[in-house]
Amino acid sequence: MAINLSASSYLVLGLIGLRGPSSSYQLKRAVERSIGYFWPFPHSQLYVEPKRLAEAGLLAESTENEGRRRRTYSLTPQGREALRAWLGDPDTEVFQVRNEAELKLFFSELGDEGTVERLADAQVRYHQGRLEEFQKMLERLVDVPVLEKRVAPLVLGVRIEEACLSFWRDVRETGVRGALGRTGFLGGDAEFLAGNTEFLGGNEGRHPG
Amino acid sequence: MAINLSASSYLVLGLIGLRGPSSSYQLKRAVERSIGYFWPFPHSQLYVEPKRLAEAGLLAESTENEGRRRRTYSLTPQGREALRAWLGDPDTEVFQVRNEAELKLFFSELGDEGTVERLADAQVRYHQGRLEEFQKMLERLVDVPVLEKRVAPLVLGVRIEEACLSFWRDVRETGVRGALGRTGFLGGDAEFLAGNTEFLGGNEGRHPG
DNA sequence: CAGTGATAGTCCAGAATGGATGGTACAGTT
DNA sequence: AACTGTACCATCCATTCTGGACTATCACTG
Repeated sequence: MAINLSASSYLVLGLIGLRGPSSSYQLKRAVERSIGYFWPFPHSQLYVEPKRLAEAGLLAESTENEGRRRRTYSLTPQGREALRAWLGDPDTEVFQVRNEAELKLFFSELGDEGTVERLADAQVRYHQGRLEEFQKMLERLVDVPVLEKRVAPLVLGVRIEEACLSFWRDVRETGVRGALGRTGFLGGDAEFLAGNTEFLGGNEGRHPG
Repeated sequence: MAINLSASSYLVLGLIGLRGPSSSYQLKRAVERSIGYFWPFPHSQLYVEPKRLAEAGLLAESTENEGRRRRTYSLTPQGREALRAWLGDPDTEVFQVRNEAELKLFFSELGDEGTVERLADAQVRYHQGRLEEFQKMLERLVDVPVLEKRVAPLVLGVRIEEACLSFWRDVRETGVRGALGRTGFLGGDAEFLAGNTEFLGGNEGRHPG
């Protein structure tokens, strides 16, 4: 009965809470146009997860008995309670940034000449595009007071995109070292490594064997 | 033979490229202390993935024939080439931010009184902690020129953490509306919604059925 | 030599991922 | 009325990923 509730679970519960009774397809659409910009949930998940939640008693399922026979899910009292409990807990899972560009930059010394430059260039364009997109959405939504909370991810999104954009601009113009400088690190005394080489893929302090 | 290479694959190839021949355990350690702060790769993956890559000919495997019988992996020419090709391509997968706090904020109107306040408070503390941690690491590493590239994720990390921290501070002090204002959106003409309600969990334009 | 903690690796159930596939409903033609 | 394009709606599947539980080795200490 007591199943594990993941982020997908709460996404489904929460969206149904906001939207009222919804089909998986509607959830899929809602996700595509909101949280999916930052945290992509594949649509197949939005078909599987409500089923799980219904089995666990957190959602009620009703099927049209004509036409398309759509499945609609709505919150049960237990579902609403689970949602409430989750929202009441201010602790959160670790904040994750999955950024392939970061990986490429990290490993860039293993690539050809110009790897960093081309990467930075592409990233500037990429984040510029996202930033504009988010800003346009925000402009359209900013004046509807009732939507205040729901616009929040976009606001954070804009700020994060601004941070990325400025980072990659710095990298493009002055390399990682330049970006470092503009982050407020200009180099103090050249204290050497202090046993933290592992961060960089170097050798451990202790010898293996 | 031609297997799909995921982010995990390139992580493994890249780390072995930087470190030289490595065991899964060493990779695990390296990840924990670097990229794992932003993008957690569970250690079991770092045992499975090298095996796959070895089968595909991108890594060579050698096992100690005494004592612990550690498995060490090293890049084959094909592995190095795959890495080079990946680094040479400036395109990247979508930039993802998986942030449970954002979900909670999005759904906060379904929670009890004070949900946003408690959440913002906890988030400020959380991001403050991370920021300090990253800054300390940077301070220790900033003066080792050879590590320039490898320190890059930390630099981006600091900037993103700064963005999050300022966002959550604004939310704590003045609510989402305040954060909005400080993001440069102060409200123009109250153009109403323009059919974009779906972003917010509202109804679609077209009617179901 | 028992105890402790770092090192090293395996295994597994369950969840997530990302397509591929295959329908239905309807609007606008022609 | 047939045709066509496009949303709409849903299921399935092969891989991967995830998070732990579990086992065992080794180095050091008292």
